Amino acid sequence: MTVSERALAEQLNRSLRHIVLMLRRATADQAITSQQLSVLGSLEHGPCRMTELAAEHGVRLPTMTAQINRLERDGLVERGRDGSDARVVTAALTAAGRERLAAGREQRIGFLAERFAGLTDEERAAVAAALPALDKLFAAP
Amino acid sequence: MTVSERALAEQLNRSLRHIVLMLRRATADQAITSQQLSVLGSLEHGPCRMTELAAEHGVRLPTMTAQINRLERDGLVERGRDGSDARVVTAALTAAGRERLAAGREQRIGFLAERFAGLTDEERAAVAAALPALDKLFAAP
DNA sequence: CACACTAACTTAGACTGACTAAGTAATTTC
DNA sequence: GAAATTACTTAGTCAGTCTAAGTTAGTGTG
Repeated sequence: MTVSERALAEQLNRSLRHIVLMLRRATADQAITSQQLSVLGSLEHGPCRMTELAAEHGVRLPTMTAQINRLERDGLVERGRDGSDARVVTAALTAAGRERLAAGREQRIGFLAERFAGLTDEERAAVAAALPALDKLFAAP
Repeated sequence: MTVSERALAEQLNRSLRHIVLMLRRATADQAITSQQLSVLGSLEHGPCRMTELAAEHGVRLPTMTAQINRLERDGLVERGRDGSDARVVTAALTAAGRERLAAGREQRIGFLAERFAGLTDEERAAVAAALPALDKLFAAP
């Protein structure tokens, strides 16, 4: 039914506003922004080219250049070169970056886990049951 | 169990990244930013003071001043005065603002409804069943 | 091989959205 | 009526986003 899809979309839209608001509040006191944390996360399993990073985060290349500039300035990543193509620039985590990633992730997961602690078993089960559908709903085309 | 809260938090954290990414992509081509849309939404049922608006959107007063400045510049809201207290400034939708709000909301809801159309009945039911829990999870303290 | 084209980045400039600190004007309190 | 508080604005900073334009490196074609 189109009707129920629409009603569901309206409800989810309302919920999303609360989610965004709360996440903003939760990350306001972090040492790192959520974008930065997200980029560090992409580097967890090894260096990555600028183009790939930009695509992965849905931003243009100049945006990623600026982002990596800030992270490099703060000593969290290092730029490198790709041997096979001299145009390519890669970014890699430094030791400090790896630490910051772990700390930021811990804080974020901890925040969510704490909130989950305030839910009943049934509510947690409902969220767990909906996650695959949510992933599908927001999966890349 | 703390364990399952944590696992759930980790999964939700991953899902949230997709959600944020997709919403950014979905709103990139809008005539209005999602913050602006959100503020216009607060004015739907009548004028509102700056302080209230700021609190409702979880930002400081100067941020809301700047936001309302932009909306006023674009002809979407008008500043007004509150009779009972000469310090108070209110913001109200203009006709253009009301139109823009309707259009933006329609586009956003439409986008979500379209995505929901790609889900099975079971998946939609799972999302619907999880919404109350998600609202509780992200409700203001 | 040289020339044109494309690809990968960076730089420059502009804008939104967030903050703090400081200023102004009106109201409340003592 | 003077001091404190409240409601906003202004000024200045910064992250993060974009487009347009510049640079350097690889690709392909006559």
